[in-house]
Amino acid sequence: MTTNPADQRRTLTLRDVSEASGVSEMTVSRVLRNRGDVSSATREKVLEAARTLGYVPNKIAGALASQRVNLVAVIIPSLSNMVFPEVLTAVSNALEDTGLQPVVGVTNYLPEREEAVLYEMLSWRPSGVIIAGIEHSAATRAMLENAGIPIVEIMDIDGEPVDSAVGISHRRAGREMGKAIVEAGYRRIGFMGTKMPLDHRARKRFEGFTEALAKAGLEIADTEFYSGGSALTKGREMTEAMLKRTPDLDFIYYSNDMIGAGGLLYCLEKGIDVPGKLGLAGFNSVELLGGLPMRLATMDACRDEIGRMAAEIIAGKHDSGIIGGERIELTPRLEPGDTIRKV
Amino acid sequence: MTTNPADQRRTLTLRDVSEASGVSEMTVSRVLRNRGDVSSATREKVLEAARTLGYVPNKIAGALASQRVNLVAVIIPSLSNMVFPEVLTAVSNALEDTGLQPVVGVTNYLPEREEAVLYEMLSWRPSGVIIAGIEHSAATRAMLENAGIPIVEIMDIDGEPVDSAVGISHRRAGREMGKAIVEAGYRRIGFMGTKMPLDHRARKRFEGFTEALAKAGLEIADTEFYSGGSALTKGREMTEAMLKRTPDLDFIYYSNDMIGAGGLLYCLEKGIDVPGKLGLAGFNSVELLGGLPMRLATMDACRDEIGRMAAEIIAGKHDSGIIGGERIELTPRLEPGDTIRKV
DNA sequence: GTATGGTCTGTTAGCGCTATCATAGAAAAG
DNA sequence: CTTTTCTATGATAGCGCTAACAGACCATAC
Repeated sequence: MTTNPADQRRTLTLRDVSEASGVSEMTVSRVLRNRGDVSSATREKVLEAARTLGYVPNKIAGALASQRVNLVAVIIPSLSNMVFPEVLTAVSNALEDTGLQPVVGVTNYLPEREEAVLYEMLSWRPSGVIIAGIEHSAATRAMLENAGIPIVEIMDIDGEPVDSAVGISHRRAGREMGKAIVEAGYRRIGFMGTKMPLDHRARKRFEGFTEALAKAGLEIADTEFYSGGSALTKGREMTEAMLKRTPDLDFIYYSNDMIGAGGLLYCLEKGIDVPGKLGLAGFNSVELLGGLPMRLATMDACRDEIGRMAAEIIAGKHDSGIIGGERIELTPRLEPGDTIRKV
Repeated sequence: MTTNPADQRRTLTLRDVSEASGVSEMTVSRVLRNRGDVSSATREKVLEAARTLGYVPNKIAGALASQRVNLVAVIIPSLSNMVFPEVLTAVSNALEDTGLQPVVGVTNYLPEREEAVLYEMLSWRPSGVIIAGIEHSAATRAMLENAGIPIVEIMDIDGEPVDSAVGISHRRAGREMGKAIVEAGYRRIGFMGTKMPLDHRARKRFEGFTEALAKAGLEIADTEFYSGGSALTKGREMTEAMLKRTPDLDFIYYSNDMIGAGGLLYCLEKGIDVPGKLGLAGFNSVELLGGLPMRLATMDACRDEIGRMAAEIIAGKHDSGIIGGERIELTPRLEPGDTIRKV
């Protein structure tokens, strides 16, 4: 605790800087915000005073007075699934020189948490909201609609956005993966993923997948759902269990790459012939996959682009003042990797 | 864009609720904050009005008036290394029912970004700061010292904290791992990690490690440093390169579990005898390791406890108003796993 | 000389809320 | 029936800043 001897009791205000530099508060304010004309002599004097005092502006007061807040609320379900930190990073980078600042809220996939987090964030009057998913409680939706600021719903576009939306169709992603698997000649296909009542995107992929199989006259041969725990470990354990239970499976579709990687590692370890005897596919194209001995088939969720475009919509609107819904559907690329037979 | 027909232009204020419910603004304020005595009849009336209007309080105005802000600044270097999201989650959970709310800032390991992020956050007058690391620029340190709020430096306690600190000694962690490796009989030992000018904790582990080897009369046989890219892939590639360059290595110490896991997967794939011919160890005890075919030796960085205790210090101080430095050193456990010979 | 415009600085009035004090009325105490 | 105490509400003043306007001063133009 090396506290300065000239320690101030109160925190400093503009008035302190104003007195120290001999100009009005207004002029100090102008200097510190780089707004309006100030002679370079005064500017120097003020900056010098602010620096030596260690003045830190009070944005609370500033925001109240100017009715402008440089914050963007970003609401995501979790930080444990790397997808979300990645989107967040993309948002952060895209916001970099807009003067806007992301503020994160985490819902743990719970609608009631989402409601609470959104309420809390809106009470800080942000310039925009970026929120994961397109399914919300009535109250959440109402808040979004009445907020009077740009809203961007991200990740998913299967639904009716409140305002703008940037994402992919998870139903279609599931469908396309299903189609690719069937075309590669697999017939006894299992599915493995998170418990889905709350993870709508996983659910939609599952639905799309089921649909694609149905179109080929197939049914899913086995399914298993988990919640909690390390996805990699779960993938390993559940793959073992499912293969014991349904030994004639020739494909497993995982709802995310982490459990997929666990399954893949298990298969390699057991010497199972992948993709000959058993094909595997995941979802999300996590960076991690590059380090595995064999590349898992997957589909990119475009999280980088999603984050960037969402930020741009907010930032653009922020500048122009337009509030109108844009709806951007990105197309995920299928990355066949090495775990699905070439046709 | 389903906007209500009774769409309001302005955002609502206390006055609107006050008029709708026929009581003064003050009473509305009391109801919404649950403070002071209000008859249950008025309370209901007010809540009803607030609900139907869709009123969201303006915390900016509230904070300015009350001089209280329920935010805690949490400043971390990165979101890509899962350690930080994990600490963040722990902080978040511990803050849950304190009425405090974490706000995250990311520095990308850059001192100048740290300075900017801290300045930005302090300008919102948070109730406390949790900041990763104990090494800061002079300006950052000065801001922390003069902020007049509780500061907790986390992760690392090798140094002089500004106020409170919760963490482990990375120097000691490196030393202990070095000792364990030497005791297990390994002699030709390599090190692999991130480029360290900015990652002080990795540097300290390296220093402690070197020290421990020196005490046994050993020198590090080979080192390699990386920056950027997927750690798992890097671990694989760099391990291959290092083993080619220095084929007689009998141990590799990785500065984190991710590159360690990459190295381990490479070794298993190549059929290298682990831990007989080559021992491996990482750092951090990431959850992911549980899903690997073989458990990598590692050391827990106590990130859960760190997050929790940091939050408790802030929350406790927050309540009591005490500002005094606590210094909590946690002791990481060595988890030998399967990649280091049993003595 | 006055008019015209530019540059720089200051004054005034809030932003939307809460702390604080004041007060009306009801309940309890004498 | 008064006095005291409590409960429930309202009036007032500001939190620290910025928007908007108002000058003062200087230069240039006519």
